[in-house]
Amino acid sequence: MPGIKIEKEDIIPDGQGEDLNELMQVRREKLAELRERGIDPFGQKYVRSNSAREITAGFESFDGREVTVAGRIMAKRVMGKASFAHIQDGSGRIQVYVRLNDLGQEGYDFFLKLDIGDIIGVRGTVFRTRMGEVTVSAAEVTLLSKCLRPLPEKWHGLRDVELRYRQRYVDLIVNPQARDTFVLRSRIIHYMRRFLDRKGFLEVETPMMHPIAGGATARPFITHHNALDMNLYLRIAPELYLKRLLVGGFEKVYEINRNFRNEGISTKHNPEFTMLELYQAYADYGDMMDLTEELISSTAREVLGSTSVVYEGAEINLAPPWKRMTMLEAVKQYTGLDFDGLKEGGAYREAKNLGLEVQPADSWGTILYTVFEEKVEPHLVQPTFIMDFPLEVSPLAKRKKDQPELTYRFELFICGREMANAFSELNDPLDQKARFLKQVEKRKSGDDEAHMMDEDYINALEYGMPPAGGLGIGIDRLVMLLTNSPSIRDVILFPLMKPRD
RNA sequence: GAGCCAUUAGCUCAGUCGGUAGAGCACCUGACUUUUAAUCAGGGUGUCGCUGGUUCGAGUCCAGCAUGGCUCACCA
Repeated sequence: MPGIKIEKEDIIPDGQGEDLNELMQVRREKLAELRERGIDPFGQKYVRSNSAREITAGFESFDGREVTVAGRIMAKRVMGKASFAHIQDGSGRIQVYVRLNDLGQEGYDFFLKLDIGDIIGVRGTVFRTRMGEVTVSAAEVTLLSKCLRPLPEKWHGLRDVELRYRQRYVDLIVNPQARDTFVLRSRIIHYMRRFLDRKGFLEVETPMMHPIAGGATARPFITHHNALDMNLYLRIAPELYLKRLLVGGFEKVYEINRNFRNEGISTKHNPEFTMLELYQAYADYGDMMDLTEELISSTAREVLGSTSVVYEGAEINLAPPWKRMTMLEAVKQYTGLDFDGLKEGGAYREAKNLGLEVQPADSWGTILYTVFEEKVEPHLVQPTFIMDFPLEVSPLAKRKKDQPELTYRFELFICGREMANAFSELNDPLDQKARFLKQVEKRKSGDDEAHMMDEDYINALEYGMPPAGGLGIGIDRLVMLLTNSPSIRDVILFPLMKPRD
């Protein structure tokens, strides 16, 4: 770190002044002993000829050849004057064989002092043991980084979920499954980018700090800019900025980035989460359905090799085409209620009969949405598009031509969970302004999740935004589905945790 | 925000009716030159989450607090 001078007395080589358990104390003593013998316990660059996986997978071409490998000691088996160890690198594990005869007394003693968890470099010859395991017979062992803390148990790994989240680095060392999940997450996002790039979408970055929090129904985080002495909101959605880009003439844009919502934490909610949002000019929500189907099914095929996934015991078939039904049809199918013929009072009575908490003042659309959420959503296990959401809950979506109380909006449900949200974008600035005003009314009456007025966004629409389809996909939830992870915290490397103490 | 559950050695976990704190891995000492959850012999390393209370005596019973998990609420 520049600007920070390290004084000699800042270095505590033997754990003085620290409350160390016996295991850590022993390792500090070994550290001090190494330094006394002139060995740097935290070494320099080490040139590796190969990864563990390259050698184990391609043994035939490595047999008898000298290689250099590096990794963390995960197991150590000492049998007197010869020893075995397993080291783990980014590709996997490989066994190392160490003999007194090869290393000499000093070198072999040095190896015996190494601990599980230490990171070492090994130069040696590849061979196969009597038991058939591809192994590097060491000619030289170099300590690259001393491990001062004992690793969790080799057989069970780290099970305590709290520790797994708080100390993800340990989780990643000892639980291969955790590692696999995050590799898969990376490949999923990488593939989605390639998919969209190939279709001519332009990846863009829009602000994370907003003077007005817009584009979603949610409570924002508030932060402060000192020099400008102004409060800013962390973004709850990039939507309004991305649509400004459509006004500006970009025709296909997307952003994969974080949103921040100041709400409860659960297995399905982290305060910061990753969304894909994309917008396509001259398209509509029908195009977005086709795109969603193609994107998610091809992602599964690409990273899992199959469009069939098992999530929490349920087999989910992601092969297109997916079921498409309107919200009115879905409510009718699962409750027998035909909202199409109901007025506000009738809708209220029927919802009450279903045992739902609704208010007499609630509008027809709000009640329809409530009935859908409560009575239909949990049944939507296989991928299902639910189309035509009520106007009141869709302030940024275009009205349906023939049913102005509904919008050209759909959500995708898988395993009873919302996976995607899309609509034909509202591009009428006057209608948009009226909808914002309605939201502002709701805000005034105490709904702090209602949208704020964004005058500049109206200004942009007044220049003319092409008709467009827009789509949002919750990446964390998609990764949960594709990795069979029960909690969103299993797919976020460092989920938010309360500090201890 | 509410309810239920959990918290014991570095890790994974037992702990009976309230009566001196246990195991496996890891670690330490010794034996062992192709082992692989290496094996064999010996060694227990602890603020039983924290703070109080009940009791002759609390890991165990009670209350409060902290952190986490699950369910619900809010939400995506």
